[in-house]
Amino acid sequence: MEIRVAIVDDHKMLVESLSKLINDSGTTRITAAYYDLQSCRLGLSNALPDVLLLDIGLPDGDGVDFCAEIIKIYPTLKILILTSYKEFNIAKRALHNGALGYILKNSMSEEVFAGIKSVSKGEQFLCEEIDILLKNKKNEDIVWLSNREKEILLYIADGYTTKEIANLIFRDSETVKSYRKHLLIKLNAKNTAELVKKGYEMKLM
Amino acid sequence: MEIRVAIVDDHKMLVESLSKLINDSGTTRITAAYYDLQSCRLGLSNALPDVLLLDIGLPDGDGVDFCAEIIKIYPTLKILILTSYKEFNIAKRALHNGALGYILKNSMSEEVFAGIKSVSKGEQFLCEEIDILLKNKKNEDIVWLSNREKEILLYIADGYTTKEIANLIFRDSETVKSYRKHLLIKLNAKNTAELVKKGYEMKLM
DNA sequence: TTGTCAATCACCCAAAAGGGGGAATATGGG
DNA sequence: CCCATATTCCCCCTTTTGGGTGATTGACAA
Repeated sequence: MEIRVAIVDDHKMLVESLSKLINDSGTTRITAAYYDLQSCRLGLSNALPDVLLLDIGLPDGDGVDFCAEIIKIYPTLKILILTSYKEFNIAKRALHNGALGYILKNSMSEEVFAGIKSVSKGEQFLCEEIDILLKNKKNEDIVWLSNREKEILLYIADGYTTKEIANLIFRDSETVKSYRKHLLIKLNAKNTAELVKKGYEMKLM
Repeated sequence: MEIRVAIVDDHKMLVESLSKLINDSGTTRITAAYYDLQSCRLGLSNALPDVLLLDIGLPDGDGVDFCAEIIKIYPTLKILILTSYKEFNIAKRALHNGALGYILKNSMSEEVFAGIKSVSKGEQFLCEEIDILLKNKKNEDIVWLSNREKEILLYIADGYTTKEIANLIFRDSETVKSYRKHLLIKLNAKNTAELVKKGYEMKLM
């Protein structure tokens, strides 16, 4: 039986050309294409595919968070991440949030076919690079930030000082100071500069 | 006469599918596909296409710098940037460095066909979003960093302090301090945190 | 109930960054 | 040769950050 696949990616160019490639295969069919998360939410409520090909850096949200959101509503949906993010913390969080597969965009298209087939049967599928990455860092913990921590990290990256952030969130400077310390420890950063870098890399803001 | 196009992009998936799409068009033909800059350098010296479809974030270098490098060797080559970077400073630098067109990956594939046709005739081609961006910020200056400035910015983002950087580059702390001040002014950042953020956004490191 | 953890606030002191000046040398293009 | 710019170094002083070591509340889960 034909596998029904929906794709969410803001790179219309890739969606177009990859859809064509997949549809020509016979065993698999692209039943829907979305360029953002909101239209995907609406689309899924109308027709649920077997597999969701999901990008991470979408214009209106984060694919990693979207995994957790959507798997709660559709627990049988198989999510296959298709992205160019190759950071441990991103891949690990995506899988933890309910994704069943993870493929990098620098893979060949055969990988996508193999991935779709695997996850549709309920089997995990990782492209080689990610598989190696996860094995090498299997003892590394996932970094999770609370909403408050994310909020403060964003303000820091925007150049606000401790005092300014305290005013913005109506809290004491000591509170913000405390958050900064925790952020440095959590992201294993030596100082604010590295904190911002790692925040970017881990896509935590 | 058929337009010969080479493509450089580390997203093999896109290269594969887009090549197929372009080759099916008839008027245009993909004569070569590269996944990194080094193989592109070698390939171009063997056979020069009319148009080079060039990504910016390549594994072994920066497409923006590559423009300047390659246009010196092949002044007649028409470079058409195909990327997802939508920052003013990146697009502006690419065009300044010799690119003749700039298309975002969230454009439809028709845009690529139109772009290839335009630049092959020597006409500039910008996708709508970039065209609007450049018009809105036409009075904004391009930010250029010297090699030393880039080097120091990288060290800053890696969490090194002024003193540590001074030791690493065998210079006085005062020298590094001076560079930090200049970097803050050039990137219009309030402090180090914002400096790192803007460095990332502008892809200056 | 107990324990964990997010979130809040506190004090002390050292280190680093930021902001204002200024200046010398070299280098490369017009 | 001149000018702009990159690169280097100097002094002053204020603000911000970083490191240590706490405490209290409330929520949620085992």
